[in-house]
Amino acid sequence: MAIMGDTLAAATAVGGQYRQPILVAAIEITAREGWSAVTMARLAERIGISRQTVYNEVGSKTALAEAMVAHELDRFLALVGGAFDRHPDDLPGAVYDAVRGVLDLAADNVLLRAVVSATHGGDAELLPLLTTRADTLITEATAILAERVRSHRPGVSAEQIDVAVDVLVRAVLSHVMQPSDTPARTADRLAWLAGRVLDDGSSGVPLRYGGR
Amino acid sequence: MAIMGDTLAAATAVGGQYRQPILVAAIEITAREGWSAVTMARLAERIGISRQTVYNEVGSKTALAEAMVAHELDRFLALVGGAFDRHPDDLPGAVYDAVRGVLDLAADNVLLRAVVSATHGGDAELLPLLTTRADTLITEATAILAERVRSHRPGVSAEQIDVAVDVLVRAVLSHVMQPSDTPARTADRLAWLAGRVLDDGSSGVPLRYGGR
DNA sequence: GACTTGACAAACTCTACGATTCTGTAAATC
DNA sequence: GATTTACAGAATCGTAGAGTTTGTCAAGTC
Repeated sequence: MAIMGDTLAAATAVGGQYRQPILVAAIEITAREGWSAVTMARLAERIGISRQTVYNEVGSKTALAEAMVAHELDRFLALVGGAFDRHPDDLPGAVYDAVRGVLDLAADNVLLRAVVSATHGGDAELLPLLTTRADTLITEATAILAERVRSHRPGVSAEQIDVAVDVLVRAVLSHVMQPSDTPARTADRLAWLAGRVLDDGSSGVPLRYGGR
Repeated sequence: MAIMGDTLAAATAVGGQYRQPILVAAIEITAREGWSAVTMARLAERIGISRQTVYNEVGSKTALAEAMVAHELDRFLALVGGAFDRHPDDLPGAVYDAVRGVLDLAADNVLLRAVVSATHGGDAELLPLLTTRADTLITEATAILAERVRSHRPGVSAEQIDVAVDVLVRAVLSHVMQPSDTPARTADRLAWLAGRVLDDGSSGVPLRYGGR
């Protein structure tokens, strides 16, 4: 799986010149006034195009919702990928950056939280549409994370990595919904845990927990 | 209903003779037809008492909801306590039993899942009332678990235990909402992880993951 | 003394219905 | 290509009236 929005952007950036502005406007309105406040007419008016053009670009309102969710999910996953790119030789560092990034992003991102909320069983009242995509959030995130971790820890068994990654992903999602500390401290703790669980014996990682 | 609710009846049995039947009936109706199907008149009729007696026992419908949630939460926490009682010298074993128990219980327990769902941000459409209690689910569960783990691992730092327990609790809650495997296998993996993270160096716990 | 009965106001839910808005599609126009 | 206009069907909104339910009385019964 390629990094950043490349492959994923292919899913969102394809389309006419108005697709991106429409998505951005739709996300903005949803975040501030809720999904129900998003109407095709309003999007058209705000961007300065005709309603018909909106339909030509996004197809239907359901498709628009899907695209919005995909767009947010891309940011989410791109962030994780970026963190691992920045720390090719430092797994705890990568985990710290990834967790911190996701938590910070989620803090002021209504839509992302709605997606996570939906993943975690909630109704969210605002997007019963994202079920298709949201069902696979844990699966997708786990998959790309496991892939990245595997390259950091070639000596650790796949099963072991799967366990650690599954727990890491679910813990982060849970902290998005119910934070119990600052993003920085949560990231610190999870990074420590990842280092400890996925220690391959070669590094000099101290097993004591220590604040960053 | 595998395990009867009398385990910690002490916490809930306070009150008149009708309190328990009322709670049981309310839980039963909620599980099958939803919270809106629970009316004071219906509870009275089903038990064979007057509506006024129901009010005398539980006070109000909101109080009834609170009592129901408390009742389910007690089962939940008692299960964890029991698992640790059964394995005083085996932390992974205790974690396995606790996780397995919670996951099995949650599988056929609508109300418990509603509580967890609420904790994890969702609305659940059926109990917007449990916010008071549900907010503290993670906190409470983490607290009693940490306490238990501390007695198993006197040599491990409190901070270290807090991190492991927080992650464990959140992972379990997440698996209640979105299982990715059987309760047995999930419990197995989390027990392994707990053993690994909380290894105090004294045990001969193998660091390889192995099926149970 | 504990429980029941009947009565009651206030709040809430259910239903129905017309007005309004929105979606989605099509054709004509620039 | 994009826009405008037009339109049918669906969804939403606001309203108003009927019916339930809640929560609290006080009087009655075992």
